[in-house]
Amino acid sequence: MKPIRKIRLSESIIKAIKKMIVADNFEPGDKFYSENELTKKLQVSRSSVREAIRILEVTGKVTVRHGKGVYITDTNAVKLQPFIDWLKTNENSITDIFEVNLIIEPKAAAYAAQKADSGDIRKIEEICTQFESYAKHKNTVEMINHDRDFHRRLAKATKNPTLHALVESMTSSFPYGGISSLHIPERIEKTIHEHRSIIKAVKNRDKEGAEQAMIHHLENALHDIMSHMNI
Amino acid sequence: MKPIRKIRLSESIIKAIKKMIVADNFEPGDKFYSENELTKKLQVSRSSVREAIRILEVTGKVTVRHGKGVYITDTNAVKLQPFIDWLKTNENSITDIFEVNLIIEPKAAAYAAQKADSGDIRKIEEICTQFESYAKHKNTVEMINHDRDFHRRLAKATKNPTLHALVESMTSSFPYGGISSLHIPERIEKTIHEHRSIIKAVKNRDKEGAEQAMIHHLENALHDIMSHMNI
DNA sequence: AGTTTTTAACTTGTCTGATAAGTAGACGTC
DNA sequence: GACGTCTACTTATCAGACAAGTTAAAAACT
Repeated sequence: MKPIRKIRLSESIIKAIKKMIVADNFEPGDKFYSENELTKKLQVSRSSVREAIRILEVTGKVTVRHGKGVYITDTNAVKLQPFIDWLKTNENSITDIFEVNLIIEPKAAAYAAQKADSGDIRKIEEICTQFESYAKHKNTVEMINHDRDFHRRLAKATKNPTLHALVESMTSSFPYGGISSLHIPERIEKTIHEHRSIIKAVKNRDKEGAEQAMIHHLENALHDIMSHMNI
Repeated sequence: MKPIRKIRLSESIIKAIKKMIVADNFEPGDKFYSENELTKKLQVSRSSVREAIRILEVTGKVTVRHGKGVYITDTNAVKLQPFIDWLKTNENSITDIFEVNLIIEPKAAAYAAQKADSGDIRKIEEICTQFESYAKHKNTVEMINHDRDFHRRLAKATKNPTLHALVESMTSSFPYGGISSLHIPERIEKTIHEHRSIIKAVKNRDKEGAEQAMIHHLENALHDIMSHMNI
């Protein structure tokens, strides 16, 4: 017997709120309905409304300001606050993940420098170019996608399917797409430069150079994230 | 003027809960304190506790089951599940797997040399002793089990759950027993010696020594498997 | 005795209504 | 105009209740 998925009230409220945002035409930055208004509109208790709003806040959909109200998060501009919030609740695991990445990816880069064929290199350079284009247009979502693709494609170039699968899995490990050092403005230019250094070393078949460039890249990213957290 | 960051109670509770998980030694899968227990322990209202738990649930730290309780989630298992699935459903070449192991395990040994506590070392030495006992009685099945445990327990001693989960999945997902070098008679004595070298380096907090000993161990195993196959 | 049913004691989920605390605008005073 | 006070709104937190899911011991039955 397939158990029916009994959903929590707050989950239904989340859906209802998301629909409201679209239906009632709320734009990023707008002040949303207050908790009391939502209580009346949806005929549920304030506790449940608060629970839903709290989740929407953590997932970056809304921002709550004490005494002022609930605001629709400015999606285009800085989604930085939810990123920082996420980091704060996952402070230890992010260092763990980086530690593991710092084990795997530099070696993957070194292998890629030995095994990559012209097709791999062309594809990775293409990803870099696209990344830079999205950086110009401040398209954070696509930048994150292409950053991930860069690391994945590099791993694929090692010609070791197990290693490739591992990097695929690690790069998709974050709970949701909004988590990336690329929300930190000053990281974007650095990322472009560091990616270019890595691909350059791979092109030159410089094993040690690729490994070092990747170590540099990851350590810089972690450092910038950490120093950015101490706001 | 730097505005003081006034934190929400739920944020403090989140921190307190995460400390509790570590301090009170909760493992993934364990049942955590109930909401009422947390209310008493932290002297805050149940609403605030619930808010904190809801956030921890969204960020993947715990899972909540209606009527049952709050459970610590194995976030790393979730992260690596795609990798594990891939390992299970694909035929991987021995050399590919060894290549990946050769990336991960030496570094794991190095971290273990830095982070292992006396309990870890005692447990690993125990595993070595049992391995040697089974070697005497030519019990290959148990030898393979204890060899695997050796590598897993060493990874756990790194105190990095992601790294531990990774080694767990590597040692369990591919047909470990079938391709184990321990089917080769002359490998048994070598394995005993190499394991002892690794644990000795860990005990001496010799980071580089542990790393080199592990590289030596894995390369020897692969070499013996390969030469044994070419008969 | 062995099995089934009931009960009781836990758990999380939701509701209600209160108070504290932050914010912003209205209003009067100087 | 500048400055405080008041007030009405907001979110933050609290306390206590009942509903609903779970589990295991107690009770009832065979």
